[in-house]
Amino acid sequence: MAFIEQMSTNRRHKPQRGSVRCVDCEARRFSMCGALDVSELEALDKISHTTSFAPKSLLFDQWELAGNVFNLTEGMVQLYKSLPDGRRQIIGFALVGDFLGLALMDHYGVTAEALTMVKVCCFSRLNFLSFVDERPHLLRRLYEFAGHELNLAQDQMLLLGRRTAEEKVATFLLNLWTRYSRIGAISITLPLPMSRQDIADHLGLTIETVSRTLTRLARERVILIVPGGVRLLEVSHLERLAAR
Amino acid sequence: MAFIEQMSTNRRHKPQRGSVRCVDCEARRFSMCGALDVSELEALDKISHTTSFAPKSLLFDQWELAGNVFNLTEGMVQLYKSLPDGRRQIIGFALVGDFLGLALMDHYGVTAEALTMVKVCCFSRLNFLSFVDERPHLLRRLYEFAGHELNLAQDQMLLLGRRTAEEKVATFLLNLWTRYSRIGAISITLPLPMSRQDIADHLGLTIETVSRTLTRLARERVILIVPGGVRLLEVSHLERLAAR
DNA sequence: CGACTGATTGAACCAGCTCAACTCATGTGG
DNA sequence: CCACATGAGTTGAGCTGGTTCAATCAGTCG
Repeated sequence: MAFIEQMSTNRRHKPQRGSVRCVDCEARRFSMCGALDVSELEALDKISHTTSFAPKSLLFDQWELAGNVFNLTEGMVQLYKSLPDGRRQIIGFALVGDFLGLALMDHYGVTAEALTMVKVCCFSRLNFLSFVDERPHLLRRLYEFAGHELNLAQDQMLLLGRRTAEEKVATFLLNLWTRYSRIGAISITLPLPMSRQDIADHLGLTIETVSRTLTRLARERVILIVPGGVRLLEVSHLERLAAR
Repeated sequence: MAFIEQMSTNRRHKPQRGSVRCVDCEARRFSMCGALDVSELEALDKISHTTSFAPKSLLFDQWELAGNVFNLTEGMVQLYKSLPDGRRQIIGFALVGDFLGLALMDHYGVTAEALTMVKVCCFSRLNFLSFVDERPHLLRRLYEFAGHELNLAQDQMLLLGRRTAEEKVATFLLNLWTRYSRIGAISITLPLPMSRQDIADHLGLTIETVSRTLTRLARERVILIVPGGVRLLEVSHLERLAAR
């Protein structure tokens, strides 16, 4: 299962300036840069470079001044907010094509941590801002992305505030499955590169509740727990549990 | 307390096309239209009209096609998502200057319900879209607003997922207080035009827990419960409770 | 092999929920 | 003017879904 392998933990960290040209970039069709034409992509090349991050390394911290913005081209990143006492809420998991630093504000506001080996396209925020300011159609596209994110955030609020543990877990699995399939990573197995603790911090639960809920779903043959992920055996049953 | 009175429930509903000119609009300095110059405001006048909504009336429903977008110029509106079984999550409370329909997507995605008598500036979504497309600096401003909203949504996720009942209530009161003061509605009393149930549905709690928490805070002389709102007696104590 | 880390499982506990009674303010109509 | 209904808010008592604490299991790495 090459896909799982790619998703699995790999501790080596070799950040290095890369040379993938925007025109050849696979991630483009899922990304904000899909709005650009060939000449614009060449201009984008000039203000960007590719970098990679090892699993568990931080792309940026919530309190940092936002110096760079990133476009995720490979791997998975989790975004979270932390409270001073260590409690944490994972805002979301970023997949290929997702833009990190979308808000373009002076502070990041969230921490971005690589879950797998991650490749990104990196821009200085100021360069990117002036690039955008000269291209309203890109701004328009970014705005649409932001609107989409806002919707997802609101769905997550409904989930956190009003859904039961089982509904949370079922919804989480289905949402991730949908997102994978949108980026063409459809597979019999749903890779879960994040830990149980991460899932718990995303769903407003404890690690034990996540574990118990998953094993119950597995016992009822709705899912099958495999190393590095799960298989969705009964999607329609999951959808019923997710109450949507 | 004229302010409270304005906020209190008034059941009459007299929707009528108004004639307040954008140039004279009080809400402009808190709103997305603050980005526009005089000539643009005149153009905006041409594609907009003012309307009012009675308390408890809906500006729009989450499943509706987004035909209009609104700019709130007076009163308070609550935005929520509902589950088929009636469970509800209040995404936020919109104040003067807030833009409703920010995402500009085809469906609203949330329901907007007037809490007080509400006055809005109303645009057809398509007209507004083409107006925006000709004015990149307005798009830029909208994008910034969306980024800000996204941040607030993420804070709310942290609140819903990881904070205790007391922290939730304290945070809610402080946030609302801050927002009132930003729109110049600073007052000894914090008006709460929404019901306890609405607060509960915003914080992911039950009405009883909200009530108990408020009475406890009142018993400890941190707040004072008055008709139509509360007084914040010990802001610093509240801030400690909110853990920020 | 042992040490370590992440995940699972069990048992006791508790923050917040449910259910129910009661208060208080407002409205209605006889 | 009172009797009564209505609806929002409060309060109490008991319950429970999910947490906490602790033990165990299963890989993985050196």
